[in-house]
Amino acid sequence: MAEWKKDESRIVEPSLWERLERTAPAPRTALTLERIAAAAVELADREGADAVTMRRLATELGVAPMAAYRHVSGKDDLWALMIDRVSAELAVPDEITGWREVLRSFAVQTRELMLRHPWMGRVPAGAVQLTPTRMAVAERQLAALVDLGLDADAMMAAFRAVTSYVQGAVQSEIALREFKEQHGWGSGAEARQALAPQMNYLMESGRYPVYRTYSLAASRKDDPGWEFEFGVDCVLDGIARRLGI
Amino acid sequence: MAEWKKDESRIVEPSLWERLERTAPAPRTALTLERIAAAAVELADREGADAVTMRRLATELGVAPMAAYRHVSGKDDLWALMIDRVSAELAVPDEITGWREVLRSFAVQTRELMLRHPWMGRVPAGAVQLTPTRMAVAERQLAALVDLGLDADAMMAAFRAVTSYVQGAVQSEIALREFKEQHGWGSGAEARQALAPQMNYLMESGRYPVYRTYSLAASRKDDPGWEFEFGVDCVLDGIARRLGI
DNA sequence: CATCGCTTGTGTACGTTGTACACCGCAAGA
DNA sequence: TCTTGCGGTGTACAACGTACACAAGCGATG
Repeated sequence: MAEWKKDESRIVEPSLWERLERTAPAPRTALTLERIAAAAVELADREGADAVTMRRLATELGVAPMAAYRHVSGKDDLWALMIDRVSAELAVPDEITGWREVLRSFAVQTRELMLRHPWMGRVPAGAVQLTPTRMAVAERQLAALVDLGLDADAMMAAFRAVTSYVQGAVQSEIALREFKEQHGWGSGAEARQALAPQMNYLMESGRYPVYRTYSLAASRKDDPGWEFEFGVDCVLDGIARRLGI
Repeated sequence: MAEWKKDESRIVEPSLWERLERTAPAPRTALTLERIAAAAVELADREGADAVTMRRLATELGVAPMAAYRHVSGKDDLWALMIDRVSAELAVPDEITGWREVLRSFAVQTRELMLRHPWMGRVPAGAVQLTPTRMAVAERQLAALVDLGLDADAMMAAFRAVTSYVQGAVQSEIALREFKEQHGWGSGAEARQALAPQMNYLMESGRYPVYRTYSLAASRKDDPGWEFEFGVDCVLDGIARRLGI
């Protein structure tokens, strides 16, 4: 059904990940995928996602703007490489084996990882999923779910429910944090007091009485960690109940 | 403590939202926030998030590239405007009042909304939160949670747990869908069979046996709706259990 | 040792983006 | 009638991603 393109297309060129694992192919080359990934991550950590530019990365590596393109097909590849690299920081000890503990531990660690590398919340979600390290993380979590008598659908659904929650929660936490920083607030009361004019206008319009009342009253609002873990535990509780595990 | 800037800064200019609600200020003007928002949304729906460009939007409006800047401070404002506009499509009937039904209904509708406007998954998460319509949506959901004897922290946490899950789940669903489309697959078996070479390399490497086995066995994989609702119900179950409601 | 070819880095160049800024016409208030 | 200022225009710039032709160095082959 699918039409074959030119014969050249038969020559499958090694994928990004295959190349990533090749033993250092040429000793004299200045650039490697490792070096590129490291520099990009370091740059993103230091100056934020927007600073990660092919040109900026090149100067960071002391190399011409187009040099990286020999190793990476474009910016999407670069993001994938960066995500894969920092994902290796996730380390749940092997002793932890219970499904709930494994999933919870990964959730908490993923949050810390993303807070440590806030640019992770900004990468275009497309190519993010299928990097080797991310798949290894998934593998570990799924492995904790076998032997519970679940069918494949339930297993995948449970795994993904947690993952989705974590992604959404941390992303919004990061967004909020950056929004605050960008407007020069510290944290907490000061922030809520000196809200942006737009927020003030809306809040004082009287249209959101409940929101207003309760967001002022919520005292744990300055402890995003608590809120995050509450959410994780909700998801885990729900999974346990629904799947009878 | 906070240092006052120039006196000019005292003159608070009306916020985007204040201006949005002003009755048509000048009858003969070609551009309004409404018209801009409508055109931008329509463009994004039709040609995707990347097509939404200040210049492109201008030609769509039959106007010079810089014209929109008289009404909108920049692209972030535009995104906020767009998000706010489509968020008005959410409509949960007033008859629904139980906290669980309200939250679930908003969750399901938000998914449908985002699938209908896939560009929503790509908007830089920053300015998204605090638009009037989004706050009204939050208000409605929080209102469903009062009178349950919860303290403010629990209420906000419950509300946000659901929101976070929805955001994460739908975002990844959209990303997956676009990834598939971009690679020319239809849905389902065909997709999994003709996976991208990178995926093949990784999957066949034998490093992810569980992932491989179960993702092949999962038969509901082509029904994202089921998976989504499973997750929502997990979160809701967990909230009910943890908060005793 | 000479030569070839492949890999890897370089230089230049193009089209597109967001947006700053100066300008100008026109409706409304004096 | 004159002035004011709002709203649309036109030009301009710096930065972006990346295509493409080229060059320098190495390994294999003669």
